[in-house]
Amino acid sequence: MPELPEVETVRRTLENLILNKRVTKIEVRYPKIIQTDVSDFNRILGQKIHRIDRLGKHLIFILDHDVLLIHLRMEGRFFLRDKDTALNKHEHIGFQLDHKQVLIYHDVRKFGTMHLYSIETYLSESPLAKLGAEPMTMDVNSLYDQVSKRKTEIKAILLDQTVISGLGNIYVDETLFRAKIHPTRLGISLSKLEVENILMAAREVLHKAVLLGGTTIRTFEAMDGVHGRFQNELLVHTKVGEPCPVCGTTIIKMKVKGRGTYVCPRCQN
DNA sequence: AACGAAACCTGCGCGC
DNA sequence: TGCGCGCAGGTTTCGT
Repeated sequence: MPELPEVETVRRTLENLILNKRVTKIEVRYPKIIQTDVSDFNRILGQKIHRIDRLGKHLIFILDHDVLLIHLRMEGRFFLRDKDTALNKHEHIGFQLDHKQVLIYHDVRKFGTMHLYSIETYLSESPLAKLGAEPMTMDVNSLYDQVSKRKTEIKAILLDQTVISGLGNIYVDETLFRAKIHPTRLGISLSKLEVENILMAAREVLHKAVLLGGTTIRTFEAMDGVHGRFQNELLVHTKVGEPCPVCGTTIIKMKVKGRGTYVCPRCQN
């Protein structure tokens, strides 16, 4: 599902629901989600959830001594239910909280991941160690330095989480449309001003999307019943065959590095 | 070093 | 109705 705005929506929702609760039981039905030894994973038992952070698309549960890192990938979702309700199909992990409720991890495609690290080391371990800055804190010069030395298409560069974190397929399309840059332009071909326009557009898009609770496309909900409203603000993504909101030219869909990509062939060049 | 394709999974919609 | 194919908001791994 999720790019930065959707993960932020999940984070805020969870923050209101499970903060300061203690994990009293864990049920793991599909262990491959867990990248840590399952025996180590049981260290979570008895620990309290003190804080829920987010970096890029990663959810970060701060516990007493450890940190649980969760990546929802394409379709990971959470549900909160009363305990003693059995896990259904596609529900792979259950965290019982305070002997009362269960936080359920639901993931049809089973792509999601969880890592457990000590609170001292998690920032320098695998998923977070190489993560790039988010658009809101990214420095223009730093982004230009990285982009201008790459001979790959700009869309692929913006999807590279080690360069800049939080953007995915939807928001990259929306960002490049607003910056009037074609997704197949090579990084090395972009001027400083163009990179600056891209960064400003990314900030604007993400800011607005966070305010609206993210984008709901297909089946994604932040949590059970929590829908985003940014899909009403999409200008190009999913708009194939429709007129460009700026110039009226028909929006086309193409493949860029294997990803479905929506572009106005007139505005973006 | 850097890039692209394949792999990880399942379900859905489409054309035949 | 059934089958096969392509597609899906992400990332890692493998081969070139």
